[in-house]
Amino acid sequence: MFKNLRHYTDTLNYEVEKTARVMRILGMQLFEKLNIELLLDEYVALDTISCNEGICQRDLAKLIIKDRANTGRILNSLENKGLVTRFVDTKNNRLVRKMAITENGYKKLISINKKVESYIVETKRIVSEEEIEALYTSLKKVRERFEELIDFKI
Amino acid sequence: MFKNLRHYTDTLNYEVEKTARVMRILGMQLFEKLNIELLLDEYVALDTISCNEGICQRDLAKLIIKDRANTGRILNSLENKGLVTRFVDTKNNRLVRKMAITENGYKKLISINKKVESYIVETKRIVSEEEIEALYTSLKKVRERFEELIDFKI
DNA sequence: AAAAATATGTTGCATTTACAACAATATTAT
DNA sequence: ATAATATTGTTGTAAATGCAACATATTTTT
Repeated sequence: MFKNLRHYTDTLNYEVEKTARVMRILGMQLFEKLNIELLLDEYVALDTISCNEGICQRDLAKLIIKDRANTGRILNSLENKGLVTRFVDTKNNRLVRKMAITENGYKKLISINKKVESYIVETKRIVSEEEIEALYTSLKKVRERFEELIDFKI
Repeated sequence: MFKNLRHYTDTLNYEVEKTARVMRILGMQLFEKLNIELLLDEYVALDTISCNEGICQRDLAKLIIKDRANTGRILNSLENKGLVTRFVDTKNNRLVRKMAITENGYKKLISINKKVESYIVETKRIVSEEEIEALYTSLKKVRERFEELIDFKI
């Protein structure tokens, strides 16, 4: 009847959501198992700041796929833990709050990476690096084209 | 330093999460634009019930990637709207609540599908059917292997 | 020059979501 | 046979998330 429509559970949409959930659970279970003191989202923010020194909050929000409010909250937590510093600066002549990773933040990041690395190597026995790489590339290509269709109001 | 580690924003994990978010926003924007009276998740449940007549709640939960509690709540809503009926039955000698789509539910599903179809056709101009198909297949394969590593306590 | 629109971050609230505890029943183990 | 464990669904609660409103400052439009 609807030859262009599949049932939802047979769509790419569904497969992407399910994969996202599986991967998130994998990540959280790993963090618990390794007794890592940061939340997964805090780690993601910290890592992203570490390779985007002097980024402002809004740009960070876009990168870590959170809204501005929650990004601010994650940063409060990281700042309270002394892993990140925030300072006022300008961007396009506007006042913004920029941030940078602290010495302790960097140490923490390295310590977590060290703990995690062997497990990442492990997963390559489950799915080959080439397979992951190919999937990453084509998924990104498709995502970027779909992204043009929406307005990402962050 | 960590040759097996990328920054999070360069990982498959990140790409999957971002794609999931983009697709979810696309879906919700479509539902709003077309003035569809159901929530996206309610539609997903209704569609899934329609091709799994007599499914029990827990199995539905697994399919629509929600926990049992929220699946129950979605079903309450669908039942209140007269789109789904629930009845007690047995499965492996245990009492379970099974469900089926009603006449009105089926009409609603067809009406939504009719509204949505032309937009689905539209997206095939953005990304070809073959590309979607290939991505779907390899994503599913990878997801299934990762899924074996977690315990999906639903 | 005044008004409107835009960019940025924060606060508060409402919705969503996950998770644990519970109740009822059935299966399995001792 | 009794106890322990497992399955299923509901309820309650805490956490996460998103969204709208606000404050401030700057740019653009009229």
